[in-house]
Amino acid sequence: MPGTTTRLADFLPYRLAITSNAVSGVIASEYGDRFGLRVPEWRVMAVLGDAGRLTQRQLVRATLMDKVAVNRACKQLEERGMLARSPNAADGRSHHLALTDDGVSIHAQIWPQAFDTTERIFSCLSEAEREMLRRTLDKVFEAVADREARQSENDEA
Amino acid sequence: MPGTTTRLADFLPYRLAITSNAVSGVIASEYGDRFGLRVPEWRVMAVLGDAGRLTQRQLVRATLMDKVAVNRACKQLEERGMLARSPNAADGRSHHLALTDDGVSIHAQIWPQAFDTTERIFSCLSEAEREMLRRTLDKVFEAVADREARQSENDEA
DNA sequence: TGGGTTTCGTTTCCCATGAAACGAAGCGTC
DNA sequence: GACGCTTCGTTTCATGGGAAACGAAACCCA
Repeated sequence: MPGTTTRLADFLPYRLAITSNAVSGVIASEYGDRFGLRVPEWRVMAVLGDAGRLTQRQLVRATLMDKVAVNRACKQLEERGMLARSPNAADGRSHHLALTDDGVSIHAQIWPQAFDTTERIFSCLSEAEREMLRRTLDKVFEAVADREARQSENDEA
Repeated sequence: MPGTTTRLADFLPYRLAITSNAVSGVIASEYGDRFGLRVPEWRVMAVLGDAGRLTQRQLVRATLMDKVAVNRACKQLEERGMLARSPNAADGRSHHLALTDDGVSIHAQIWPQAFDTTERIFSCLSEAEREMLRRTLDKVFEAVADREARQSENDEA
């Protein structure tokens, strides 16, 4: 959008938001089309595929999603037979969640696909640039997380 | 979250999303509290404050928001007396939208506030890092935008 | 052992968002 | 100037997602 130099366009949080949005859009449509998964489900699958079996609480921590979102995603995946629950002997309130064979096989297809897509999206960046983006985002995220942690400490007091 | 090294956590689009989300959250709550504005309204105000008067269509272009979102934001701002419509002689379907005196005065308070907040959030980065981040995000955004432009060309064919 | 508190998962409710359908005005062409 | 086609804005509808309320299980401590 040449010629558009409002202050909003220069505003870093705004740029972050629209870029993230654009990227998410591409990714979501890709694996929405191929696997019928939406973002939350995809994230749960991704984590479970790596971690083996987890409770919903653990999934919340790993995905940083809301517990309701995790719950819904799990329900979806269970209905589609990609995920199964087994009793948790250590805690009767929760279950162990793990991918079924079908789930594992989908998971095995997802990563190459995801890798491929991100490769295409971020091919405009050098490896060094990507690494620096990763680090920078991390710094910012940590800063905000710390900030909020300190906030809630204050709330308690 | 030490020890959490799933592949999802290393996935760049994921990091982008959670970081953007975290930042947006801080900003939104800040000017939600002080001015009773939500993101879309804030963006519209920001652009109008810079540009003088625009139609909704122009606002869509400038903010990259959906036309429905722009419409709703304008309606809100109008109800609160921050924005006024005047007839558009050149095109009877649309109106010129501009900030009222109240709107202008809010706008004048918003930017210092916004600047301050982002300063706090991004204080963990050096000036060079911020510039780098800006450029990198821009590259990625452009890449995706181009990609989608090419997509829709193909759709037409 | 029993009452109070916390935690996990689930349900319910509400709001924000975007897609699609729509009227109204402009544009172009004949 | 009448007809279709496009564009602007608005409304309606469906969906996603989070906050809050809830039941059930676990924990705690006397």
